[in-house]
Amino acid sequence: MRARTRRAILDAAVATLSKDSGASLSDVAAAAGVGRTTIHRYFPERSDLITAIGDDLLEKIAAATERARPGEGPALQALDRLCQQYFELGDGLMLVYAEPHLMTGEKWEVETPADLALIELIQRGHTEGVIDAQLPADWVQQLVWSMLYTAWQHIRDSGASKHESLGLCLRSLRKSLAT
Amino acid sequence: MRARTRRAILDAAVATLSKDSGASLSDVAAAAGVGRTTIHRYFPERSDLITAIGDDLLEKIAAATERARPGEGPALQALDRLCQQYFELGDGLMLVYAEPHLMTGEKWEVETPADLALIELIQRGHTEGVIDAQLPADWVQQLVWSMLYTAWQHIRDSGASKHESLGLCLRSLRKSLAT
DNA sequence: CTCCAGTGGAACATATCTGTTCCATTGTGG
DNA sequence: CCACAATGGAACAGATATGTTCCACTGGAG
Repeated sequence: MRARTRRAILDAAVATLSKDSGASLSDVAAAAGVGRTTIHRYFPERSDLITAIGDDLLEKIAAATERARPGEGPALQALDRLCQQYFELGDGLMLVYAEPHLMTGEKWEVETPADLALIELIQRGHTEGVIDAQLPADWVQQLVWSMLYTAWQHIRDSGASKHESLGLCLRSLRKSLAT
Repeated sequence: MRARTRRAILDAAVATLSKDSGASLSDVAAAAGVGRTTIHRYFPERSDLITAIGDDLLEKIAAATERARPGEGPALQALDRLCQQYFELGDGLMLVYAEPHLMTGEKWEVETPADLALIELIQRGHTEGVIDAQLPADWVQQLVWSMLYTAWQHIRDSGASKHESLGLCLRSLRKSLAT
């Protein structure tokens, strides 16, 4: 099935490129369990594959944001939900964070809806008085992504469980932001 | 002078590769203001250059660690000093953190003296009761590097000043670790 | 001034990756 | 069984990066 093969290629590409952004298409093909020519059938040029990965990740991030319902309930609990959803992005999270130069489409230049939702949530935390007013929203935004990235890195390096690592991430983040 | 050219190449390579780990030797040469053949005179193969960068950074990290005197005074103040010293590594910090796959010499496999000093300092913070006992030392170690990386990223993205960015970094880190 | 270490650049061979074409194989629905 | 869409792989051409050789130039030490 076309859609099935396409998904396998995209997933394998994210997994492969998140570990080595310079990996060749042969590497991606091997990881996906398909021939290299098949990749070219779905994505004529390398840049087409990169663009498709970016679009795919944007969709996943948007879906994760929606699932977290960032506008509902207390700001800190909403932020927890958002982090949990983003954490599940796994390799995609690593790729977006560690190789931002790959994500250079026009859609990435402007602030995405997900960016805006996070910024808005942080500002809500500020006005509710539950997020340290001395930490600017853009710093907090970077801190959130950085902590999530660190959580995954901790799993890779220390072999910690997902649950354990996310727990440390959320605990550290909450304390950072506390008033 | 030989040593002078060598330094220019190493510094330019760190600056260039920290922005794009796949940059060509021509890019590095241009950044260093030397010809490409000159690079090959000092470092016959690309891998020789990478290795030299790694060795150079290990030395710089060791020197920074020594300057911070991590064994002296209260643990939290020592950690502050260490962060300030590591922060000054600049591009080298970005490279080590964001492209660890480039640093694959035998010297990087084992725990470096700097790693041990940081772990020891964190454990001292634990026994002194000034670092949250629920945060394992290896997590705190990754958190420290992650925060420093985030601080530099914040400078690149938001155009913040070094002083301002380091301030946010230290404030966030101290609060994370507080008991 | 003269020598020469250090350098830059042209030119070349080689390796790797990319992108394309062509053909054989597979397996699935009719 | 047959038709056909999907795939894998061989083979090829082009682009780019790497590594080498050679030669001309320059500026400082003697």
